[in-house]
Amino acid sequence: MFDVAAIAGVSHQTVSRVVNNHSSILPATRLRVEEAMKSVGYRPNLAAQSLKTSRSKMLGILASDTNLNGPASAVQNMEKAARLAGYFVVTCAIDAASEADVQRGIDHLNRLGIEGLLVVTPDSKTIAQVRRSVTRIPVVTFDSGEQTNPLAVSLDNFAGGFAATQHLIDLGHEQILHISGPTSWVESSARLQGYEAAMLQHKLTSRVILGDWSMESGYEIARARNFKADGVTAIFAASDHIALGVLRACHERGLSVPGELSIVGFDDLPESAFCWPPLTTIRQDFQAIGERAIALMLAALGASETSVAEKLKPELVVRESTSQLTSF
Amino acid sequence: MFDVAAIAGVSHQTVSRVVNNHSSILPATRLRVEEAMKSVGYRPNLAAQSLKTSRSKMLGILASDTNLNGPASAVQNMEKAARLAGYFVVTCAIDAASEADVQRGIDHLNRLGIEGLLVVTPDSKTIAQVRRSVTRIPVVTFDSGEQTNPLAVSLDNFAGGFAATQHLIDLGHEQILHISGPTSWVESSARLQGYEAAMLQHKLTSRVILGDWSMESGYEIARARNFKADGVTAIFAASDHIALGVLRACHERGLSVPGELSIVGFDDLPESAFCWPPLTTIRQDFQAIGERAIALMLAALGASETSVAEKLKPELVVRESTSQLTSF
DNA sequence: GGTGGCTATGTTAACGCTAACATTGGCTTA
DNA sequence: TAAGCCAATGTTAGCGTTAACATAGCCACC
Repeated sequence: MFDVAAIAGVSHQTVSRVVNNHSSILPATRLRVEEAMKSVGYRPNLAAQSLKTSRSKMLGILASDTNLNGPASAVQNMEKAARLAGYFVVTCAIDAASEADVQRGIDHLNRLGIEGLLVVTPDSKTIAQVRRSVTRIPVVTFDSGEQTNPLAVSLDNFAGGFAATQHLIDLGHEQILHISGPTSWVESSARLQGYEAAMLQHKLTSRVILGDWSMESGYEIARARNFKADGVTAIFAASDHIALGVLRACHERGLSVPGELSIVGFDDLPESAFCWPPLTTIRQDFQAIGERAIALMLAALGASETSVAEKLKPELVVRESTSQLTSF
Repeated sequence: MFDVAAIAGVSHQTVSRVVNNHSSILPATRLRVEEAMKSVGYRPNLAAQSLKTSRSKMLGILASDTNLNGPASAVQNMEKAARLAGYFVVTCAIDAASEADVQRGIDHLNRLGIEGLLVVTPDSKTIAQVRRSVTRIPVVTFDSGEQTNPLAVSLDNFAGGFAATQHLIDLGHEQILHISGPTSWVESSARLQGYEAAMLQHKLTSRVILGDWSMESGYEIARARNFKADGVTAIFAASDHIALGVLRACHERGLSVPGELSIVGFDDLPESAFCWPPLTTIRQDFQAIGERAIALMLAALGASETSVAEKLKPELVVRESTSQLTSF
């Protein structure tokens, strides 16, 4: 920095002012300084800036299940959006099931002096834990239920569950089974509530089995049950993975999809369009989700205007795993 | 820090020595200092440490396709391994196809003062570009061909391609088609070479179609061709995604898998075990890959012993999409 | 024409930490 | 017993930056 100052024939403070876009710099001076910076390849030292301003320009992401498509996409898009705003993102993978692991992650990120924390996990216990133990800095989470916290990206999983169920009802199905996710996940209960609301509206009886998001779980449930005997003609699975597991069990038993059983998933995994039959599902816009999360964070940091917080609506994608109920 | 020193009745430098595990500290003093630290919740300021030592304790990851299972798993495991070694990881998602985007990513990470860079992309052009423009710090990449760089994690894609092909040959197949990935990817050409070597060893003729990793590509290729008419009885796809696309096309055309066509993929996506029929594939150990990458990095940074660099062997996972050739 | 105020820049002192050197005191050794 | 040494701790300075204050020069206005 002093080198740059010497070359440009100014004081180091003037260089600093140019770097930070101060207003009271003569255009000619600014130009001279900028050229000097270029000529020596000057880059401001972030550590020194952090030390002096006590603003690290870093955001932490605490994320579980980052190898899955959903979280991975969300994180990726957050990082891009943050970078655009001049922030750095440090991701920390955690096992949401382990409270100790979550705490270790928080400690790790705290050591860095992050200015804000984004929590990418749908596990409501983890979210509560983080909100309890991180109070010094803004925390942005995801929320599928009622908007309880202004710093939560609202995903309308209720609407998604409703739309999926409505789609099946529109096709004439009445015996619709819902395979839900684990109860501690906010996504899970919102989707379930959407399902129940749609069923209730049409005076149909809800039938729910508890799953755990995984393909294994869908597979095991579908193997253990005889949908035909039960009269079930359609399934709304809380995740594409569950649906894929069900689909495999159907193949094994020779149950025709959608002929004898219609299936709707949730997530729109890339693979869901290419399984057989291609899966009708609910798509979430992860780019919008990531951008929204960062926008909320920037607003909380005072770096930008507060944005409106309408819920992000997922979208029904109709493929071939669902069809009109024919066999009355 | 001065607060801690005052409480413990020592100088700040002694506190610093305790933090950095210096040898010449009396156990009693160390204990007193540690208690003082605990009592005020002292955390060393990373920015100040970085500034003074000019070591940021940060590693950068430049990664493409981070929403896919493979890269996402690798990154996740790298992060965990790095954290264990006391390093922070800043991930930066890039579009490997765009040279400008890659450069922007490098610049972004450079501003942070990272001590080392890990490149998670299989695109050889990108790897070359990064190696060219980052010379100040160690760069760890992935390498599937001959080990040209000691700072590359070697994945034996050749062995994987060979094993996949050998498996089909063992089942009696002779007309084996390989659908490859794009040529600029190192993975792609190594898998292809493995295939060709196995074919050559059994005096069989190689038949290769160029794909692009995606499900779409596998689907389109399988739709455009008539495998039965061509006499093709088995396909080795360079990725599970390609295989999934082929599988869907087979379902559409009523081509029985594995009855009329055996299919082997590569990657062992979580979904591959649950498609129908479950896909025979080649599995890579992403945890080992991530740990290996960090081990190499730490060795390069002088933070640990240099580790041996044997290639990581992928593993054949036999499922139901392949079977003995029956119809002679 | 002097006073006031503004604009553009310079000077100084920290931010929290650690390397290098300085100091202290107890112990060995001739 | 004095010289020397080592082990444990203290003191000082500076890493690169920015906030706060200081200065210098210019213009306007009564």
